Amino acid sequence: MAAPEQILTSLLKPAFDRLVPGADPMLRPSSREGFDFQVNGAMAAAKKLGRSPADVAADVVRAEGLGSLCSRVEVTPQGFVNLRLADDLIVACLGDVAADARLGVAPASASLKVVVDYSAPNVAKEMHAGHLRTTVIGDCLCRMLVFAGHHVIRENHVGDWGTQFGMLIEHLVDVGETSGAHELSVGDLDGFYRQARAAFDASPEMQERSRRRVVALQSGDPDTLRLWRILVEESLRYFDEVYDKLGVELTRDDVVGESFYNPMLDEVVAQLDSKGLLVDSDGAKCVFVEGWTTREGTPLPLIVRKSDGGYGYAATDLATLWDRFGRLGADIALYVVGAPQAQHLAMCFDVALKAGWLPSPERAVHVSFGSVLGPDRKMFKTRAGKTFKLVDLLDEAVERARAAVSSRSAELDVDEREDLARAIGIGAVKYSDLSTDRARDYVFDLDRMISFDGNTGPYLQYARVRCLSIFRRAGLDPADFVGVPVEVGVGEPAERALALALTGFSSAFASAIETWSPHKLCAYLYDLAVVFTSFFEACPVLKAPDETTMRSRLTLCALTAAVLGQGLELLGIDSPERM
RNA sequence: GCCCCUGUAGCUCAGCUGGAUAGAGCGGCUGCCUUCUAAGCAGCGGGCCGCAGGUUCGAGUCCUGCCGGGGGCGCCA
Repeated sequence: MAAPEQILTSLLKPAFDRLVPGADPMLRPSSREGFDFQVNGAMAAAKKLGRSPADVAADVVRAEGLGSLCSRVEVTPQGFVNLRLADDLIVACLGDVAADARLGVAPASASLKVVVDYSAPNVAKEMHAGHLRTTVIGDCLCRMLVFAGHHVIRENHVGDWGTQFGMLIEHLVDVGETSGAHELSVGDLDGFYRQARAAFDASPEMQERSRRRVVALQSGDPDTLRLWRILVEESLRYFDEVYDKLGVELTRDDVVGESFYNPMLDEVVAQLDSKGLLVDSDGAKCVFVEGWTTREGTPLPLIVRKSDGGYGYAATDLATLWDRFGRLGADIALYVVGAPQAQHLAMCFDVALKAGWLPSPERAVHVSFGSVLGPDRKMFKTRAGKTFKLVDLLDEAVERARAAVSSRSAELDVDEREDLARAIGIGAVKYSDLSTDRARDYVFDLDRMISFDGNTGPYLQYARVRCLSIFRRAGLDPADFVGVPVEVGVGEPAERALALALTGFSSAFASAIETWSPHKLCAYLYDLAVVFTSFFEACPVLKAPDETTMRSRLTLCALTAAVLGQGLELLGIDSPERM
């Protein structure tokens, strides 16, 4: 059996079709007292038929079987239809959720190959708050896609190639390989980069060496490649530490850096040329795509090969499309990249479409996100104008969580408190990022996210912990209450509300993945947690009036814990057992 | 100048692709721990949905024009 709203829609659809073929019943959740859903389609249908909305609504309501699914059906004079689900229906739907290891989420009808490009830090450059968004959102999307049954290929498009490596390698030579490598391995990437930049800017001799070094790198000089690998290796080792701290699933195997595409660029450009897309303009090889203009109103080129013969990032990004849809055979490619790159990516997608690499426009998706702002709503920078190191922000979050844990959970032993502080601190940071619409700019405010009140990660973690503590108290295992068919009592309003909320997991998941919007999953989980805590206050479980009620409520708790646990897992947030 | 994103309570945000009296959290005020974790719950107050037109039975949501914020616009990635 499906979720209640699907059952209702499939029942109402034929009734609407009989009146106006193809009409949408427009079933929506209702916020009206005593009702669960409302049907809004009668007004539009009435307009088409030239009849009164209330009349049409009354017609629709006669649909076969509606009476047995709903305990209350109300038609208003304006033509709204209000529905209250029959308790039996909720119980039956919840029974299906309980009996399903996937908690009602059906696997996707077709398993797709999805390439997800996210995180993409730069070698020898610090990760900052902006990397947090792409990394956390990308990780969450991957988890959701895997859960939906798709084949996910994670690609960490690390910036490991380009002209700046001449400068970086020469700086490595200057400071000595050992100490330079050490500096990078302990995570002082910014320090290394700034020194290199300063030395480069100050010395024409260094600039000349760097230029020669770039040529050596590109021509595959063995010693230069060896030095380059040191930079890359030490940086990747550092990124692994950050990913580990952050609890994201990226590994070394997922690194597909810019250097990986370097050998393909000649071929990519040759193909564009053979398709007649390439135009020479001021010595640069360009593709002009309709609809894009410059400041002056002249056609805007996508420069794939610069006038000095070097490749720009457009070439590399085109190569990713060529590779992902060609060699990898991707069905969909996601680019989890900041909003400022929207135009650049749109142009690359257009070119890939024209070149025939991208089969259709909707297969390449820019999962864009807003900038990270400080609490003052300005770009998130220190007073001195420097970006914050991501690790420092994470450490600060864990530190604050640690302080809260030691004052509130003093009874736990030291190791568990440390794990808890990490779960809460990191979870708080990730949740605050995931829970707002990714399109908007995002205010990074540690005070708010660590306050643990309202729509926060710790609130969800705490709600689940409260479920589990009931089982611990009773010496029971919540696992014994899920995956088995049950019949739950929904006589109390709080029981009924919780049961209904639990049946909504699958549709929340579906809408989140459909729009690549983790915040929709967050909103559902928060609502579920709120409904649960109300239930928790109103309905004693272990001291329930009778054995049947107790078992029923234990099932509701077990399912809540399971859904919250699964939801947090999808978000990439740890679920502690105790707090 | 053109293009993209954005504007909802004092603050941070939802608003399910056009539905009824726009919802949460924080902060403020009032209650609730001898009963499964009070990192909680119940309640009160708080709004010209940036502004002005338009589309229609109906607009926070769609269209146009302004205003304010952010970003992008030929060889940086």
